[in-house]
Amino acid sequence: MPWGVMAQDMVGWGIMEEGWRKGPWTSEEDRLLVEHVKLHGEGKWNNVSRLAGLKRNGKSCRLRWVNYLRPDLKRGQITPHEESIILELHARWGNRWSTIARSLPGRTDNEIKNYWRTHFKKKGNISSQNPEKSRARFLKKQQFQQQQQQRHQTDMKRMVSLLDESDNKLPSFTQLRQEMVFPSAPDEQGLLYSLINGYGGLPEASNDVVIWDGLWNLDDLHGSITNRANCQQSLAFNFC
DNA sequence: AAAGGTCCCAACCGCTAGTTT
DNA sequence: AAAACTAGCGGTTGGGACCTT
Repeated sequence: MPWGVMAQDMVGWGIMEEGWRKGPWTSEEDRLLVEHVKLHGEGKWNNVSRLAGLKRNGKSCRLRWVNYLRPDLKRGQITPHEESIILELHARWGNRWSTIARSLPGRTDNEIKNYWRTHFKKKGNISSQNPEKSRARFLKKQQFQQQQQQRHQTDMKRMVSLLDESDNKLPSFTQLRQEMVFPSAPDEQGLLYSLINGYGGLPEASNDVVIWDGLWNLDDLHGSITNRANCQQSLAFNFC
């Protein structure tokens, strides 16, 4: 879609500053960014505007990718077990959100930071103050997040099909992306990833048990995945 | 019913460290 | 060696949705 047409779509809320757009991303922008990363990989974010035709600065593109579009993101609520991990790691490292995030696969530093601020920053934990209220909120949130997750999957599905229609040049990356978004039958690697990301359709409690009772040696895992981009390109389920 | 408060999340900003030229 | 560029981090803000009074 030509920029002019795209810009028309954004009339009313898009803010242009020194030629850069700000504010919420549109699905079209998302598509362009995903396509760009598919073709060029992560990095060189300042080139995105030029190469992908996005009126976003590099920082904005990177952030959008890292926090929202990356295929390996886990969505949905923070599980109690993740919460305890966050508490533990925060006690150890303080506000080093990215460090904490590295120990929670599929979670972003931004997500953890937001979660912490919402739930723990204030004196006392809200959820311990009024269990009834807290539960109602939790259920509502869960419902909301399920909708969000469905919407995200639908969006990604659409993007995947759009991208795949346009070329079949990078089958391995395409397969990877599809597998990440829609984990397939529980073959060894797919199941592993499904378990990690909670997309496998297992009940949440099971996820927790499987994932955390064996509490993976996350440092080792992290150490082995030193370059996510390379990882993706080489069909990462071998864990590089 | 509506006004004000709270929660939550996405996105931006400023700064710094690392890398390249 | 130093300037310019790039990527990443943590703090902060804006705004929609929901809740309470």
